[in-house]
Amino acid sequence: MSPLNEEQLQQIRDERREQIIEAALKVFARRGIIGTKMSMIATEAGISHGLLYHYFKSKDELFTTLVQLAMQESIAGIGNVYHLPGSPIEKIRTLTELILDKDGQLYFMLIHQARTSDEVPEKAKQLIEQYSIKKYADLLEPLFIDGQNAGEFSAGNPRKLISCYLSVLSGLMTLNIHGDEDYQMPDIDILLRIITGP
Amino acid sequence: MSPLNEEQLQQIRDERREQIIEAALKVFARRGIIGTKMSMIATEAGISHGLLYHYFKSKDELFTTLVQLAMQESIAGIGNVYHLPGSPIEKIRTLTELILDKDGQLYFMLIHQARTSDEVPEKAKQLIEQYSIKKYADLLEPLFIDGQNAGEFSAGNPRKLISCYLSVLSGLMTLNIHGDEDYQMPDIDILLRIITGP
Amino acid sequence: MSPLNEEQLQQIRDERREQIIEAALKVFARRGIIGTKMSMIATEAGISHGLLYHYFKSKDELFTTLVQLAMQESIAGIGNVYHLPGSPIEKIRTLTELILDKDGQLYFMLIHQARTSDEVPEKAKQLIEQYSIKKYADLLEPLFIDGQNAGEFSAGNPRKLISCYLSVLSGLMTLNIHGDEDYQMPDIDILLRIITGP
Amino acid sequence: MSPLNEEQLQQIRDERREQIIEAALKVFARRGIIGTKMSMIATEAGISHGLLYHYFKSKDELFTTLVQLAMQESIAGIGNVYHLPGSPIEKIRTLTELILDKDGQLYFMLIHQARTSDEVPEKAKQLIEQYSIKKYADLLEPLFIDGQNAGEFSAGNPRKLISCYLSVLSGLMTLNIHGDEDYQMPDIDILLRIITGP
DNA sequence: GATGAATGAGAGTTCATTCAT
DNA sequence: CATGAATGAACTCTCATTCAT
Repeated sequence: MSPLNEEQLQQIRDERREQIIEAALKVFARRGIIGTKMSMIATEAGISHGLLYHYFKSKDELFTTLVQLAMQESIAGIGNVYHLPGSPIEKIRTLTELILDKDGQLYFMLIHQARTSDEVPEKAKQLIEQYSIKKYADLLEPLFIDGQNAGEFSAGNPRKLISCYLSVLSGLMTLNIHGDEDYQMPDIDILLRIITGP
Repeated sequence: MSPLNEEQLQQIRDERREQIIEAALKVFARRGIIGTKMSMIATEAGISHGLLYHYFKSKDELFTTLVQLAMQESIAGIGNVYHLPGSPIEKIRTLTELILDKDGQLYFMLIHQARTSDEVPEKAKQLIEQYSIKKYADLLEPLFIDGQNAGEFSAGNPRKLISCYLSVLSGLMTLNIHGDEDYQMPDIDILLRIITGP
Repeated sequence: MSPLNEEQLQQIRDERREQIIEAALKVFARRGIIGTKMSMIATEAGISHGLLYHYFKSKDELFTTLVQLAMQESIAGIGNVYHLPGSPIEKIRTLTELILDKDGQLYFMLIHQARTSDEVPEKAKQLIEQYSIKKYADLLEPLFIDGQNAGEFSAGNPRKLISCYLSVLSGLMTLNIHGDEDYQMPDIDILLRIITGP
Repeated sequence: MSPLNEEQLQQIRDERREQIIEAALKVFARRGIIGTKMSMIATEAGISHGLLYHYFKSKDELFTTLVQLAMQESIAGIGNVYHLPGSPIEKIRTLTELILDKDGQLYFMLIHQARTSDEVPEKAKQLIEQYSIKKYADLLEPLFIDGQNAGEFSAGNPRKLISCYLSVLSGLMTLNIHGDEDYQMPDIDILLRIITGP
């Protein structure tokens, strides 16, 4: 009877799921959990709102799933810095560009939303606590020490330097949210002075 | 005729209004306009939700009133930099501390909420456009030029420098919103490298 | 201690009560029970809304009191037809003019509101049922019979004639409510054809 | 793709819409705009109150839609007089019967509510002003002139005659609203004396 | 007696979620 | 699997009523 075999169905399911995740990421990252209506996600994904519930039990589950993905992806994104070309400061420069890239890092924005909103599902909160900023700092520490040793980065406690860098970056990402023309993204070179120091 | 004279009544009204504004500022700044329920403000102010509507016609009006106040206060706060003691860099240092101060600058956060949310009342939008970042930059420009002339600030286009400084500051303020322990406020001295340069 | 003796207080009370009743009648008659807010009555009476509750336990009680008065007054008003000068048709003509008079018969309008609204307090409903249209008809019957005997009124069942006359009058009063310019009050002479007949 | 085809869906939507309009008409006509709660309409239509908002954006929109329909229908109803059989007076007699028919003319009552309430949406007010009583009078004028020429209607200014007829009719319709047993609908023949004259 | 600040039940409206088809 | 009609909890706002002064 059925014209589609199990394999094909699975493929459709995977595609739909991917489609929804992509759409939800876009909307949640920009508008936060309360500001996002399920119908917005459905529209963005080009499907009916009813179908969302075949793939995700609830708005909260969808959001939590995204947070989970975002944690993984952001860590992978930061970890990737070691595969970028050039000296430590050049690596950081490229990483910073990627993160602040306009269309770029929705995942970072989502994490920010999850971190700064109160209506976040309990499970997402826990995830964020587990994979905290500390993870990013751990990842970046070797690079920063390299940079200091190479004399490219300013001396002093590297954790402090990293923390400052990450906080500034996180802050800037949230401003990015609406492509607000008022706030213009600062010159990366000026920004990197935080790291290179005086 | 009246059992409470006009003066006493006016005093009660002023107190209540102040109480509501304070409570609303706290909640709006933290949770944004959609995330804030009128009942939260009422609870925070220790009054019934009904009473809110004796003092403000609607949630939108209350929010807009706060934005107006915030614009005035934030501009006054920044303008105040010239009355701070010390050299240009010392003035900026103190200003930065004040702005990033934990309990401090709810008004700046509110403006951020107003700027980045989609559901902001039309009038509040206009207010924000009028008193844009440009106002802040205009206010700070003389100080930055002084600083550059004194050799304390890095050379180059002062507007660019200011823009970078303000963007970083704005970003950090939003992180401040939840007193997130994860993000720790960066050392001001490290931060100021943006301005002092290499 | 008290500068006012019991008698004076009683006088104030009576005056206030009268003032409220007059104001409430005006507003209720025009806007119905739901359309009328207690604050409207207070404003119309030139007092605070709180004071209303010193004189009437509730909106319902106030409305019911008015209905009671209105029943008495309207019956008195109709009964008064016999003291008007002229032949039966002249009496009826004057009565009709009085009832349809613009500022005139608020009581009739109130009764109409009470009769046609659903939110009327139980007690007011009972009052209206007791003092029904039948009372008016009973009052008018002798006059109509006189008129018929005098050849001024059309022949036939006088109750039917009265009922028709009262229904038309009641209907016109409701149109009167808003002084709607669209509906203009018909010529009384044309109207009286109902009674005088062909 | 779709589990219900577009045609079936459209049919459901049309039915629901019709169902809601019918229910709303019944309730609004009887209780006016303030006296009507959306939940009453929902109950009358046998649906949840939430569903009302799938079909009409707001109470005001629903009311305005009904007023629009009512204007059209009432004008059509009156215009139809020319297709009724018989002489002018026979036509008017039948028209009057139809309008005063018990279940009949909710639309006329709705217009009355719209005309006499203060809380009517702006757009509905404009509609009513546009299609005022004057429209009805314009429609009826030729018939009345015919009737006068045929000697069936009383002489005199036909507009005055029509205005009187319409005012009386409108008034009677509002009494009809509650099927009040007290007010019994008058004999049409007695009523028509207004037109036929003495 | 008189005032108006204060309360809270209830109405209009939105939107996450369910479910028949 | 896919759709969108349908539901109801929760939110904003109004207004009758209470009560300290």
